[in-house]
Amino acid sequence: MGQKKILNISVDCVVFGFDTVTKSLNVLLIKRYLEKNNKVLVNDYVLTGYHKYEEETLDQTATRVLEELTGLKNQYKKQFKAFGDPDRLMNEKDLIWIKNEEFNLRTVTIAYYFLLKTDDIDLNKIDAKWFPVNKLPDVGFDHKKIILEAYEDLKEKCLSEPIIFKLLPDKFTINEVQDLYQSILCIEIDNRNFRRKLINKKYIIALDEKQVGVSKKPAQLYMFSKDIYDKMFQKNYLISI
Amino acid sequence: MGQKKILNISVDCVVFGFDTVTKSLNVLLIKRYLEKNNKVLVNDYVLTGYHKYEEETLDQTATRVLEELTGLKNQYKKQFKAFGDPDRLMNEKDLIWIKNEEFNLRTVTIAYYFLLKTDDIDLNKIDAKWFPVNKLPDVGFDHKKIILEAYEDLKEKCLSEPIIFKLLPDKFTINEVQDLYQSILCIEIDNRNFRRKLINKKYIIALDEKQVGVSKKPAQLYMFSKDIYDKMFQKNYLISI
DNA sequence: AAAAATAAACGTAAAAATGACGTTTATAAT
DNA sequence: ATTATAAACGTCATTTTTACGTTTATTTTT
Repeated sequence: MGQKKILNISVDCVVFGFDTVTKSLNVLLIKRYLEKNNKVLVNDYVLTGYHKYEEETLDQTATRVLEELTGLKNQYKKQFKAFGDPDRLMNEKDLIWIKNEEFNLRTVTIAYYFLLKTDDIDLNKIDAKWFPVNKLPDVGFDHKKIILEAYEDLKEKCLSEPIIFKLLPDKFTINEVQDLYQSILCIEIDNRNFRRKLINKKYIIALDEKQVGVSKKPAQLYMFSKDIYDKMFQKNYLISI
Repeated sequence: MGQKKILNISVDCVVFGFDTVTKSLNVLLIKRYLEKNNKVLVNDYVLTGYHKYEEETLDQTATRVLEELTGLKNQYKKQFKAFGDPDRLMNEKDLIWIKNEEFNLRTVTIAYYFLLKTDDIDLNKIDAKWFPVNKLPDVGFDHKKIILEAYEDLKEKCLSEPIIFKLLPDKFTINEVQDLYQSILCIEIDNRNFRRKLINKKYIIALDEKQVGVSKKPAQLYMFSKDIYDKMFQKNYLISI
């Protein structure tokens, strides 16, 4: 491409997806492997990320990084924090890895998280794997910290904004929404109360469709209307300290 | 100091203070002035900020920047966003300014906001001035954007966390808290309902003191107990989408 | 074709929180 | 002693939340 990299600034991306079968909030991680003289030096997982180019905005870098990994564009993303501790890449393992790479003076990284529909990614085509956010494997660099901070931000944000629907298929059941909230927040929610609350929202729209291929009573499908939500100008300013 | 600056990373600080007299949420800005041949080239205000040193964490840079301006340490701060558009310093005025300075390749800035008590700052000692966040002067660089994004983040955050007390004196009246919420959120709140709600919180503690030197019925003074608040483990997970 | 199993969906009543008001009280200034 | 004024208290209707028990629709099994 011939674009000039800014060597000590990178963007790292925490990609979240929800598995409706296992009811697990997952993170997409990339295998990192290095051996020399039959000795395994590095064998773990890391986030996807790359240097910022000089002509790019940070958002563009994040978009590019996601697209290079998954092929996906126009996904929901949020820049949530910058990480710049001088020792953030100073673990023994990471130093070995960095030595082996060309340029890796990524002193400061701007971290984003993405919310997308698991089904949109074909794992066979890419060198990455989903892991439950509550059961992460060995993670390199300071990326475990980054993942956990992304997760905290997501927990906060899903309480006040309807970003949860970015993680669900366009047509979903009430119970799927409940499962997702329960997974993210690690809480139990009463189904009858949750159901009533959600169905009463004008932007939760019942479709003329039910689940198919399910081995019990098929559930009603719903969709989220961003248009209606936006029109309602949902800033309720409830002070809940 | 002889510390190595990271040239294209800086930290900028939005310093918020609340004026209980004018009931205004204010931002601390620094005068920027440059003239050549009797012609005023730059005459506006900017945030306080500086390059990151290589051995510092981002938090340390922010703390240092605030201390250098105000002498204050241990103030509440939040890193809220990084700004890295390639053209963020490309206004004509800013280019003139940058040309006149030594190193100013601050491509990416990590922005923090601070919440502090206005009275802790002696304006006579420093070259800065308070401005109402809703009535900003001419602001240089992309700092107006940064201020407004800090303000949005503050609006959000004060709804779910008791950070508002960082802006008030240790001993405050109920009405001062109300005034502050009203200023930040630009809303009117019913005093009787607000008062009831706040007084019922166990971490809002009535003191054996009243206002002094006030020309009407002096109000009861209260304090916020962070200890009690933390013990209550106030995560109520109210889904309010 | 009937019965069983199961997840979806509905309902109700008490408790808590909120919203919208009117009234009283304590203090400083007159 | 009186007045002016901001602080502080109180009440009732409405809305929201919490905590449960019951019914219904569909698939699978018999």
